[in-house]
Amino acid sequence: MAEKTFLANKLKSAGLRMTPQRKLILSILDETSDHLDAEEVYRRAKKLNSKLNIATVYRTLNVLKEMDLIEQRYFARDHGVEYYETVTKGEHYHFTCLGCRKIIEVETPKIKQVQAEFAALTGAQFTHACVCFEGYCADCVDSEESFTL
Amino acid sequence: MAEKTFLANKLKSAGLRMTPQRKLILSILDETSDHLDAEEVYRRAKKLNSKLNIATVYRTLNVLKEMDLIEQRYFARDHGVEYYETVTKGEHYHFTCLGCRKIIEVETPKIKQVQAEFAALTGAQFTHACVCFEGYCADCVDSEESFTL
DNA sequence: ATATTAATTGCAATCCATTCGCAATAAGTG
DNA sequence: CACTTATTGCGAATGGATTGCAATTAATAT
Repeated sequence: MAEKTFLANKLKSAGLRMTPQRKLILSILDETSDHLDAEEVYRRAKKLNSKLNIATVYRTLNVLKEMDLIEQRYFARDHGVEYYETVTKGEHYHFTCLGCRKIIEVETPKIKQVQAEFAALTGAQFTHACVCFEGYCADCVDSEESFTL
Repeated sequence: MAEKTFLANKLKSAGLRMTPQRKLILSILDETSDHLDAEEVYRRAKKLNSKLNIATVYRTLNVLKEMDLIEQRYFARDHGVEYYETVTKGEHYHFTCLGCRKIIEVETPKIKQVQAEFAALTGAQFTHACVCFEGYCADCVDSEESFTL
């Protein structure tokens, strides 16, 4: 209920309305540790609201993103699809295994350091960094032999 | 001529053929320091070969990418468009100014360090990193007042 | 040089994630 | 409860990138 009120208040102060769809979609992202794309959010949400439309999912994801409740991410080199996760996690980046498609979270302060150094050097101000790594996880390095070196 | 032979040889050893289109498209990327998307490569190439088709540009960019002659990049948070640059430059990343759309190149060893540390820690093997920064350059920070903090 | 054959091109159609227009619906105010 | 306007559902549209296919052309063998 605290959370519901939080979302409702955030929406209200932006002149937006609380709707079952918005509540549902945020709760799905809040309660998973998976990394979901819009299609998967839609799939999961539709189980609980069969009338839900994919356009609403996209619109809601954009609203939640603008309100800084979720983060949009890209995984892997092919950026054809956007993924979403809640902002409650700390700073982290993603490594996608090309073998098993597993996503491993990478924690490091170095990205922020790069930003700080570059900002100090040039006077620029950072608003966002997109970082994603690609390769083969230990398991797949062991089992697979052929990939680009 | 040395370069032409280099491309021809690379193509040949992959079972591919040297064509005027491929030579043209690589030369455009080789001779510019701009960051071009497929559309812009097409625009520039079409001036020299008016029959050229955009599909050929996309196919050629993919060929050149697979042969590690060019790198595909994304700039800024909105990854709707892919950009290309030759691999002849050293390791660097990109900062996109949301004010003036200028792209500033960022040189730092820290990204490679993150990869090395994570590889040592987990046994994973990296094949690619996608890193792009977004914000406001010094000029735009000075002149603009309103942006997300 | 010429013939051969498989890669490549140009063109149009297609894909697919995401967005948009719009009429119907529903949230929040008074 | 009524009213206003944000929001939804639906289908159509968008736009960058890809693909199928017949015509063309590069590279090889003759």
